[in-house]
Amino acid sequence: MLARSHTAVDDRRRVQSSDPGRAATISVRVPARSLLVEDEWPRSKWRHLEEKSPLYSEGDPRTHVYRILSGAICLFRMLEDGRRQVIDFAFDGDIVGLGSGSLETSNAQALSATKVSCLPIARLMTAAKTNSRIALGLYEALSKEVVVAHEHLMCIGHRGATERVATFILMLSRRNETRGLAGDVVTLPMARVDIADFLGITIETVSRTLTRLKVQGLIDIEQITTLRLKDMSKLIALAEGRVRV
Amino acid sequence: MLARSHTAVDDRRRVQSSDPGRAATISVRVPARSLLVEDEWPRSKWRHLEEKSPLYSEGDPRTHVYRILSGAICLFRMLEDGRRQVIDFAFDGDIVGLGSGSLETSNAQALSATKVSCLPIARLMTAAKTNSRIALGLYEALSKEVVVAHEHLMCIGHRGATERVATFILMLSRRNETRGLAGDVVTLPMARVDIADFLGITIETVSRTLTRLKVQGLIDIEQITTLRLKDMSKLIALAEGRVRV
DNA sequence: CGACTACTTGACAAGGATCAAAGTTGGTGG
DNA sequence: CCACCAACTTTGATCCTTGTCAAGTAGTCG
Repeated sequence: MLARSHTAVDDRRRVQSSDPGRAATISVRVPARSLLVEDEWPRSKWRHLEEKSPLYSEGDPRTHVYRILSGAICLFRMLEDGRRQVIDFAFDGDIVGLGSGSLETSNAQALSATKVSCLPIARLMTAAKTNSRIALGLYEALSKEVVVAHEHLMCIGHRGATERVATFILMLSRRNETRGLAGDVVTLPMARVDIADFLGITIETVSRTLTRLKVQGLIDIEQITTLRLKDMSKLIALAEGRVRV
Repeated sequence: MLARSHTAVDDRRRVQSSDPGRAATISVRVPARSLLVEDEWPRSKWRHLEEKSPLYSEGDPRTHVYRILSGAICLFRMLEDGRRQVIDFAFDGDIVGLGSGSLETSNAQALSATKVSCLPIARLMTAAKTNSRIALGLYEALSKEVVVAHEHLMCIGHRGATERVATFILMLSRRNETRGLAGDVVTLPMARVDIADFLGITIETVSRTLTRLKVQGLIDIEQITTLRLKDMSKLIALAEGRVRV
């Protein structure tokens, strides 16, 4: 694959990005704790979800915004023919359900037992109308979602399977570090099918690629849901397309 | 390609989408005229761009939000190795440059001679702070960008080249209809390389696919930049993955 | 009119999808 | 506690789409 890009862009305008320690294309959904409506959450109600049960579905009336307290959520959309695109994974501290239409535009489903705090949209909007700081907090939170979506786009748009998987692993690693956890041990709360549908490849390719990364010594697969990253700089090089496997 | 999706989603939760006239996955950037800061724009300055000249680049300080008055803009990001992902195309009436960080996260470049109206971020933020309707307008505008990004993701994540091209053509057609233009004639203000980098395929594949669609009688290529859509329902079926070519 | 750029077409190869089967894991009940 | 079953994951073999390389065509601008 690895599309050589017939790029017409003026070279003077090319983005400088040769700092090798920095994977410029990887960014993570940052917990929006501090930004968003901090005085509203305490009053809100909790909801418990079992594994695989939906938080909301495409087309549902948009009633609440949710903050994940524990567990993990898979956000996805279905294509007409049953294929599925996973849009994002959300973990504790993350906000899901933002958006302005009256209907949900995606599906949210628990990956494991999950607890969420529910804030009614109506209350949020009332607050936003009187307090522009809240409204701008919403703007800021969505702005981050746009950036995340664009980086996801780059990941699956012009990258081969190995790059995609490496990028995915590093994304989770970054997410851990953002939360003060170790960056070199990554747990995968999602099934291979979720990873596959996130990256736009098949489960077989996900599996084979992880095996290959293990054989090459870049990672260890300690359990089926636990990876140890052994060669971070090579993984980054892989994700950036600087080397092949 | 056409990844058969090993989907674990509960069938009861599957989105109903068999209305064949509706291409559920295609949505267009809606001009935000009415929503966004209508009283601020009149005071703002204009800027004229030549073909291929940049409006802003990744990493630039985020100084303005722009409304396109005429012409077209290509929004893209570069990967470390020089590959390029086109994020979106923006036409007259569209707003570009929204986002909350202090630096631009993408590049914006004119596809042809383009005139934009420039609104300083500082002024916009001042207005948003005192007027929550403006702040919520910003939120709403970004919310639409998120939806567009997600649909772009679905397009390139799980679709073969033909589906991608068909989806792209239909997207432009919809955009025309939204603006009150004919939906069956689509002009392509961008080069093949821009389409390719938008869809995550090569220019050769774009070219071959357009030729194939022509040969099959789905479109006419009247000029290199002008397509006539001859069989809309088949194009929609193609885009949705219901048929092959 | 020639040089340049953009686009198209062809031949070939490679990466990933598909189909098939074997191996793991986790839960249930005897 | 272990045997069994279902769901998930890994591995293997093969085929197909699309990327790559290369050549040729068509517009465009000086």
